[in-house]
Amino acid sequence: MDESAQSEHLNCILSNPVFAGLPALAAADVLAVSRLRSIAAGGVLVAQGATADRFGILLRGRARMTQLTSDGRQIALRYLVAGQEFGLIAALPDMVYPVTIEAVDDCQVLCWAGGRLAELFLRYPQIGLNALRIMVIRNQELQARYRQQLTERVEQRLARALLRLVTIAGEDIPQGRLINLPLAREDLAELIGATLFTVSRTLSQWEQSGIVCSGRERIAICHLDALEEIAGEPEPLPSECVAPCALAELLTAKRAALAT
Amino acid sequence: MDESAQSEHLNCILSNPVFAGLPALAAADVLAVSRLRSIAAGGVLVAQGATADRFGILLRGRARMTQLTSDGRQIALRYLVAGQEFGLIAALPDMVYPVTIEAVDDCQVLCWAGGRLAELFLRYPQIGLNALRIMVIRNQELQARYRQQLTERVEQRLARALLRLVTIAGEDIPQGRLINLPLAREDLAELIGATLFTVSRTLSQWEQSGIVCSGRERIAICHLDALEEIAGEPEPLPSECVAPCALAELLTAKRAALAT
DNA sequence: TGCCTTCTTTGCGTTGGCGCAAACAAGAGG
DNA sequence: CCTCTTGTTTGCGCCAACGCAAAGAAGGCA
Repeated sequence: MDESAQSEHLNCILSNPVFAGLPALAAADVLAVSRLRSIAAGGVLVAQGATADRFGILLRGRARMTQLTSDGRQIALRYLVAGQEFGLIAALPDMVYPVTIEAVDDCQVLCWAGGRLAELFLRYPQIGLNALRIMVIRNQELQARYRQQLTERVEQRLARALLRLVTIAGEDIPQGRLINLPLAREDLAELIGATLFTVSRTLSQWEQSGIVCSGRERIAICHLDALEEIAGEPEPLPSECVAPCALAELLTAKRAALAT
Repeated sequence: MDESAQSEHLNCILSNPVFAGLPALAAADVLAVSRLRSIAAGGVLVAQGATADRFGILLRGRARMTQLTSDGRQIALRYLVAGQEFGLIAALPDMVYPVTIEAVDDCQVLCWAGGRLAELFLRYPQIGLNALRIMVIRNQELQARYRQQLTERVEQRLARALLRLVTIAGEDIPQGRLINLPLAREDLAELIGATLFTVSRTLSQWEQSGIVCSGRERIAICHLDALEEIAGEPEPLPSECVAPCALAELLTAKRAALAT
């Protein structure tokens, strides 16, 4: 890979919460044991049930994290966008991926063999702490979702799901903010634990009230505040893992070091 | 604290997955910065919303982990029994407990200040890896619960909850296995996201079929296999974090070292 | 012993959301 | 341009689970 690409990757590494706050030497070290992979739209990044052997950061593209029930039903956990990591579990020996991650777009992934990641953990304890932070935050998010699932009804959950999606894949259009993802009614249903019929009905209703504006596999939010109203309690967490220390200088220093 | 108590605590430390696989010197080091606390039944071990400053291992007693909704409803996440840890989040700066943990019994807790835990992480990277493993496994459990909440109905979820409880607090009695916890119908309802009425009805039905045998705040399982039948797919995870390496010799070695 | 609180059961009406079927719309691909 | 596939809408019947109320048990405590 050429220098500019490498610097871009370094950028990604340093700005990802897993590797945040690393000393100058470490980042290049980390990059050295990484591999670049491309996955075509529809391909799988990790497969539920397979031994967890790869950790990765999504450089380009979007991906969908799903889980299959033993009786064949599928649920969707969340969508991944560029910059997010996956497969931290690979740092641990003898684990199996509990989820499947599929590429929605063509994706590009920077990835590490699980064993290599474990080595990095031992060499740079900060990474371990970062990883812990990430898992803790993911856990909090999941707990919140779980709680909502227990206490809220479909309307609220759908509103919340749309709000979440718009923050990760929102894009301005004249009518409001478009969720820039191929989102069928069924996809939403799998995300909130409902049927595609109920989702369709709810959306139709919202469309009549002018809250959303939807087409085939395409949804735009016209009145965010109306949705927030329906959702009630705002999501407590910023949903993004904030790096504990400023990265800007580290990053430019690294680029310079690598350029020489 | 006297020597036998100390050795007992060391036992607990070493057998807890957080500190598993520690080199000989480390365990005493870890123990040195710990503090012993007692909490009376009904007291709180950690409070939702408070700054996360303490990590702990439950030495004696049982505790209940709950979460409060903004609109006042409560859900129960799980029960903690002796030997389990809580508050790993305290290792990270500027965090807030997302849950409340209340003592069901009189409890005894070995605890560490959050900052101290973070130091231990940096000094002994193995601890960080262990913590990560724990969080990963908790996350998997929670994902499974979430999935079940999305796809299964009350009967199945209740069956599963009872099975889970019986593994952590089961006790043999003539009729079968008693869940040794003060469990009101409402507690179960909060655990599975249902109303106490529905829970009561379901249990009555099961009682008539001879599957369970319940009293006031007291439930015993007569036919485990019948419940497993209802639950369907068995819990995929052993639910307990298995320590990566054998501890027996480490433990006795440690005891000896401390006794001298 | 008897009161009082707390927990449990059960009946009844209501309803949110499911499940299916059939019609309709919108792209994809030749 | 037409056809075919895939996604969406809507109507209708149904049922699991809720919500409330009221009565019945079981302990706790004086």
